[in-house]
Amino acid sequence: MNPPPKPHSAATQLPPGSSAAPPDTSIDTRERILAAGAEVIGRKGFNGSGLNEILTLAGVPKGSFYHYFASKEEFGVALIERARDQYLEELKESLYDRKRTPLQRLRAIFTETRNQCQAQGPTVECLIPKLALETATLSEPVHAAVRCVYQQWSAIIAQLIREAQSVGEVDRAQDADRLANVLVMMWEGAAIRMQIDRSIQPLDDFLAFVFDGLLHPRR
Amino acid sequence: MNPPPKPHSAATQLPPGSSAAPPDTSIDTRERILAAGAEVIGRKGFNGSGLNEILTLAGVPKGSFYHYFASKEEFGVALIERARDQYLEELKESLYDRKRTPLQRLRAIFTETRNQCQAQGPTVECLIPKLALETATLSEPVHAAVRCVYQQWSAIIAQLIREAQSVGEVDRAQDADRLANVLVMMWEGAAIRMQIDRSIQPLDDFLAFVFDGLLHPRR
DNA sequence: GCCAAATTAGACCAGTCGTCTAGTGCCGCA
DNA sequence: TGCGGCACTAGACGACTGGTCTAATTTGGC
Repeated sequence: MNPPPKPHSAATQLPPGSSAAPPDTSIDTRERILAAGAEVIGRKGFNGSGLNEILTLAGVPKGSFYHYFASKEEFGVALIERARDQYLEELKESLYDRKRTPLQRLRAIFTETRNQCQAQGPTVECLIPKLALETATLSEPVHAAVRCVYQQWSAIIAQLIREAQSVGEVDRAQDADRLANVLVMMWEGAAIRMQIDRSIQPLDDFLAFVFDGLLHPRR
Repeated sequence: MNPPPKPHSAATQLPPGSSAAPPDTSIDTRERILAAGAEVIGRKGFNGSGLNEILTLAGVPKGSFYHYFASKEEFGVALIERARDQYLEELKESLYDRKRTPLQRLRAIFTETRNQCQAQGPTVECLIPKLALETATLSEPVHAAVRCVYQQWSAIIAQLIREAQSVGEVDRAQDADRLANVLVMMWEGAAIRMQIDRSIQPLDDFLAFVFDGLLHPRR
């Protein structure tokens, strides 16, 4: 299975992660808007956040916004792509760590995310699930971006599961794609419950259930 | 615009003995606003929906809104409670059906919900998860109502699991409360995925995974 | 016919997204 | 050194909608 089509992203302007920290304004401004947007929209939702608040937080005048983004909707798409890229970047190390077995890697990426949620306190952002639900019937472009992210995410998990199966860590009778979908579903549900209960307990429940029971190497 | 058809309303729960006033128009107006609100907000989200649209759909003048609800926020709380009551009402029959074993009952309530989602088409409402995420950091009263619903829901599932354990349908080594939380999490995740993929496949994946694997009576 | 309660109409202003024009600073080119 | 064009900043402005609230109207019991 091929990775989903990569949409036009900031990569057209500069190679990712090349610059250390130049006080360059142009790229920096766009990024500042995105960072502020992720913060505010992660807290108050897409429709609940006005551009004014986002731009005030970013310290960027309104005129600049529409230089970098055609509309608030397109801004939402950019937000999702940014969140996906950041997340994958964070997990890259664990994902391709050849010193660990596939199942260990699978466990690592969930555990790392859990630890990050804990570090960030009880009001984590969870930007993507939030935008997913809010724009599912509201904005087709944002919805498409969200769907793309989830397919990619499921594919990554499925691949790990297949590797784990090939080394005998996971029962080969399980359908890897369906199992991956179930894991993603469960994880998203846990993330929601974390928001509702304002506790990382659901994430711990997920980890314990999956890695100490469901996929436990010794059966 | 023609007036919206009257929602197929079974007798809504009525505060017992509050007044002898016949519940003709007054309750009906309130209910009409709630029904329209569930429809619109389920589609476009809480912040994405204006009172104007809701009230136009309900055929109720704007001024009346604040006679029945103190604020939009309180309206949100009422919406959640209504959704919960409706849902529990629908499931009541299966929940307490003594002709079925506990595990069969557990399966029935999820299957029924799945069938209803299928009947309602690909854009089901999913009001509660939507409001849950949108208001988690926005409105404390709504958030509290949401949390209450989830706790109740988890407790119901846990009780069913305990009954299933007591008749040997489910492994007694499993902690019923944690298993219940995991099921709820998974179900919510499946509901989200249903919205994203616009398909009930995730619900079917859930059902197959849980009832043909995880909890399958024959091990 | 009258009064109080139930209900409605519509004004209200803060805030929405998006537009627009004027202004700034920086670049290559002469 | 000066010039012209371009990328970007700056923020006022407009058309509109948001939720809220007060004042007016209807309603119904006496």
